[in-house]
Amino acid sequence: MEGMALRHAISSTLLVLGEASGYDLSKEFDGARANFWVATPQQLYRELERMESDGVIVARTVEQEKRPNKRVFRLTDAGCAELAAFTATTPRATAIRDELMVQVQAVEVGDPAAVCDAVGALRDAAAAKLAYYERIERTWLGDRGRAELLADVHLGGPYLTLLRGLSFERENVAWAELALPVLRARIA
Amino acid sequence: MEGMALRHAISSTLLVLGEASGYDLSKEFDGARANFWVATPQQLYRELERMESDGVIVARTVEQEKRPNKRVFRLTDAGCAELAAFTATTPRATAIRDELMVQVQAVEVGDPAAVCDAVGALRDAAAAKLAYYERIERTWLGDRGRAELLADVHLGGPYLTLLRGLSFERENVAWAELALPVLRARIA
DNA sequence: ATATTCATGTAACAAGTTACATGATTAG
DNA sequence: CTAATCATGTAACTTGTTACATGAATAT
Repeated sequence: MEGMALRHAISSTLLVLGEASGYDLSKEFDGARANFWVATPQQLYRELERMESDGVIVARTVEQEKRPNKRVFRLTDAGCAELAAFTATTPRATAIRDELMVQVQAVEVGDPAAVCDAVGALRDAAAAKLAYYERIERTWLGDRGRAELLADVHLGGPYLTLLRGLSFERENVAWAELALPVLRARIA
Repeated sequence: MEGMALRHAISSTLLVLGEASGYDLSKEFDGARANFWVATPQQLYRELERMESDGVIVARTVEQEKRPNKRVFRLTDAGCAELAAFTATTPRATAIRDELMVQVQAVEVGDPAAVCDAVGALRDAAAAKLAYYERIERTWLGDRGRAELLADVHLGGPYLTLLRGLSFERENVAWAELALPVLRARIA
């Protein structure tokens, strides 16, 4: 039962969404949207096959007229039990691998203008994600307060992860705003 | 020249440290210390071999009396040029994969007490890293101000990455403090 | 006594990336 | 008319993880 992390990430997403196609999931796990897990469509289709043959998810084919047919998946009871068991295991520490920071660290011998551009791109991407998360938050909150949403049986957990995404992206924007003038001063 | 990210991460570390052994680097890239890149000793020894045979680093054997001999590496001019060229490329977006968040998302069907323990462990690990980064910051700052250190030709870049690590770990601690009471309330 | 630190590796395996392939529909 | 979206895959390749192996010196 070791090292099936992508699987559990898919399960936890299906738990919240109820049903989703491979394509839907590839959007959820895309870098531009994903809050705590990214995966390529290829990884997802491969894993979904395995999960289906292991009986942790089941597929239902949705016939569409103007769009290609799609297979939507949902968690089975066995899949839900597997996910529940996973919450009781010790999670692996997150492995950070940030190419932009490698560039910032090496800016002394490198190209400050290019690093500036990359930091600007990070700021823009982070700001866009932030706006996206804030829209979700407003939808979930409705007219409730933060404490009430956190206490909600279904959305409390997802809201905690959303709050993490929110503060992470805010931090990204703030760091980029700090770094940009420092790096600009290095452009010869 | 695609996908040699670990290599550039090693190069940028050697740029700051000057010289380091595989063992030294395995400490720098360990999850408990690493600011923006983690790698196992096995990855490092494998990559260091390749880097040496490609001439981007050179080794020097340091004979020790009470300790096993070690081979310390430093960047060559070719290695420095390669690193400089890397700073001008578009960095890949960081891939987030956080098992703890998967557990938090699934807490509704899972084990809230176990998830609480895991969040507590995150808080402790983040607090320890924060203290470690703050020690480094004090050392680098000396009696200078933040702006002066950022303007330092050699340490300005590394200080920017350190500041990012600092705010990231502060954010981790703050999120954990917010999440803990919410999750505790779920323990039946 | 026992565990941790120092110091370096090999081998097998699991996970993630990139390139390619198909083909209709709709938005600009 | 061109690009993006919807929708799913195969194949080859590169990275990253885990288990194992060695062996002396300190710290508890």
